[in-house]
Amino acid sequence: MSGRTRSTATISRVAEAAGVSRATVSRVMNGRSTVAPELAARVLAAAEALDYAPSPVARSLALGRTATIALIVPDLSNPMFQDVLRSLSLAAGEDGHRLLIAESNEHVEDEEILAIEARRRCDGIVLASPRLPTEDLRRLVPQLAPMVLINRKLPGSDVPSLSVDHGAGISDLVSHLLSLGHRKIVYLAGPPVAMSNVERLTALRRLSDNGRQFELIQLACGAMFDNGHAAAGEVMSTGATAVVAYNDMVAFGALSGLHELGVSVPDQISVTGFDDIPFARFTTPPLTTAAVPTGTLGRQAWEHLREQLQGHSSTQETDFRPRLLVRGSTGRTT
Amino acid sequence: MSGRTRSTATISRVAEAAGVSRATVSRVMNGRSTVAPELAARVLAAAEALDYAPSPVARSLALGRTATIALIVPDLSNPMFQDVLRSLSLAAGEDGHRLLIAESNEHVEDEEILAIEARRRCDGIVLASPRLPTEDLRRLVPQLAPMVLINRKLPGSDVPSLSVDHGAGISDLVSHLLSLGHRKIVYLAGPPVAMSNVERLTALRRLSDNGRQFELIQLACGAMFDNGHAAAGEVMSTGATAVVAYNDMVAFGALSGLHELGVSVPDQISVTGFDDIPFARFTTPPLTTAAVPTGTLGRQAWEHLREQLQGHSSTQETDFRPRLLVRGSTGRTT
DNA sequence: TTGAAAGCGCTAACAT
DNA sequence: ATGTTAGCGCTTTCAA
Repeated sequence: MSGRTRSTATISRVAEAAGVSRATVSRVMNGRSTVAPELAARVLAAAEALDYAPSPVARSLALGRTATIALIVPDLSNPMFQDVLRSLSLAAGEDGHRLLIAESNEHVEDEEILAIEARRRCDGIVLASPRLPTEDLRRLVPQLAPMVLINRKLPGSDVPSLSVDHGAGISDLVSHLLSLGHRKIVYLAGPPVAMSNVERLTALRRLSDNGRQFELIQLACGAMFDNGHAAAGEVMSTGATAVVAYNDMVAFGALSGLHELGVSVPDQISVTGFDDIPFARFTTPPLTTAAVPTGTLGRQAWEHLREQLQGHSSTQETDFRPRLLVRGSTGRTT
Repeated sequence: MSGRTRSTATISRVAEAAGVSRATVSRVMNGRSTVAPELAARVLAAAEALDYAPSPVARSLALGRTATIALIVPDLSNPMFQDVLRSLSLAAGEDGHRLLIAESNEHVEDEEILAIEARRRCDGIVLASPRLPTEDLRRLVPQLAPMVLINRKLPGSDVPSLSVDHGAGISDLVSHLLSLGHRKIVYLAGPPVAMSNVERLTALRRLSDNGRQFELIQLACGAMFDNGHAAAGEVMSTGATAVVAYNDMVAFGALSGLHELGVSVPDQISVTGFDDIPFARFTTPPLTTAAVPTGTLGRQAWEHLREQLQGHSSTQETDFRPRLLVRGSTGRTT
């Protein structure tokens, strides 16, 4: 109620105060084996009095583990990663592990050092590093393991990876559009180098089946709001009745641009996104999209990592199918 | 080019390989004092060959510092904190420090333990804990310092704090609205317990000056999109020509609700937000708001923390004035 | 300039 | 059941 202790107590002080050995204090603090109740009580009392708590750093050194994991991401401002971060932090936290975050800030060249450095401070890492060349990654595995990959695979390795099934998401979106009668669809393409763009485009091409299922028009666009916004005019000039945007941001931009052109969505044209970022439900009209299960990604990432930390080798490649969310931005073609 | 080293090398191995003492290796690795060039070269070569890098954990124990700081936030899904997180991580990273994140998930009762626990793993913390009672916080300072507070002050303590000048933000918003001719303004209030809401409301009351400057109507609302959305009807029934929303999310909701009612913004009514979260520029119409300088908050938080880590006591209370961002959601009253 | 030795705070055999 | 001892891997006096 009054004592204000400074300069943290050590296990030795507590041992001394309780008149026991440090080993006994350690045992008590860890709820280990059997310590005579009387001694345990003395130790606890001393610890309490001295406001003692074991030093995590010293424990880490002695135990060879830190109860910390790291998340490595290219860009924290990406809503996708924010959600993964959150769920990962929560899941790991429930099992008593802390989360270190390392952002490469899109500097691929630093990513390697960053990952290695981060890994040395903790017990394992979750790596979301879409740009790192596969070969480099493969070479790094021994230094980085235990680890789990997010949004990319490493064939032939025994690193668990959690990915999004872009093709399935696109397929659901397209089925939905087809069921509404759309037969001429424009794809607002993302960055050509982005894996997710390639996979989404590939799926679209396959589904279009050379125009036999629907006519596919590809428009170079980008990944941001402004790209979608700028594309609105071009979209309309194609005469398409529906637009599949690379992601939600682009879809927002398109929605906004179309609105400015006086085009009514979904009456005159339907729009779909991809990701289901937090604001997708709040646009006007609310965005029909394929929801990437970021929460699941984060949680499972921790579970796979935990398996490995416990010595079980948890190799596995998982593809998560996005969930089709039909909202107001899609409607029957007229 | 070939050797694949497992089970990380230690300083002893390197010393042995180089035929020197561990002390010398340590000196070389830290670029310390003067080591004979020849020896240094031998050490470096051995380190390289063994793929050696000093253990951060062991260094932390020996040095008494971890080169890590922690950010403690109630809710990572809050866009405000995301941006602080990002800028803090970047700033600290540039000075070679890592960031540990700890989310209390809005459980105030756990916040205290969480903070203490986090603090023990690192050199200092940035605490964004609006709900923690002042008295508890005051009691915690000795255990948590060095620390810096975000979004709250601790009068009488020597803890630096970085806050938002809500009053100034509201003042700018109101001046803007007054200049557009608005004289009847409704405030869509946030959670009554939220400090930010109290301060914003207080500023509004003061500026209204009992209706002499403008008529102020307060509507209980909330902090979320849906709250704003639900309030649209009531807003219109007040006959006000402008609405000041508690924050951007509420403003979005209001925008959406008004749109559904067929009310045109800003022609029939003006709407302002607060925060300038990333999507504020993307609404239809783009939201006029008071931008909270989250990037600055994060950066300065690190700078204050760094000062303390270097031994300089950096007491200071800073209030950041939000920046008025005039966009499309406000216009002249008709 | 370099090395020997002590210590950071803890845990874990091994004895007793 | 408890204490003794030897580390975990590094840094840093202190001597030489």
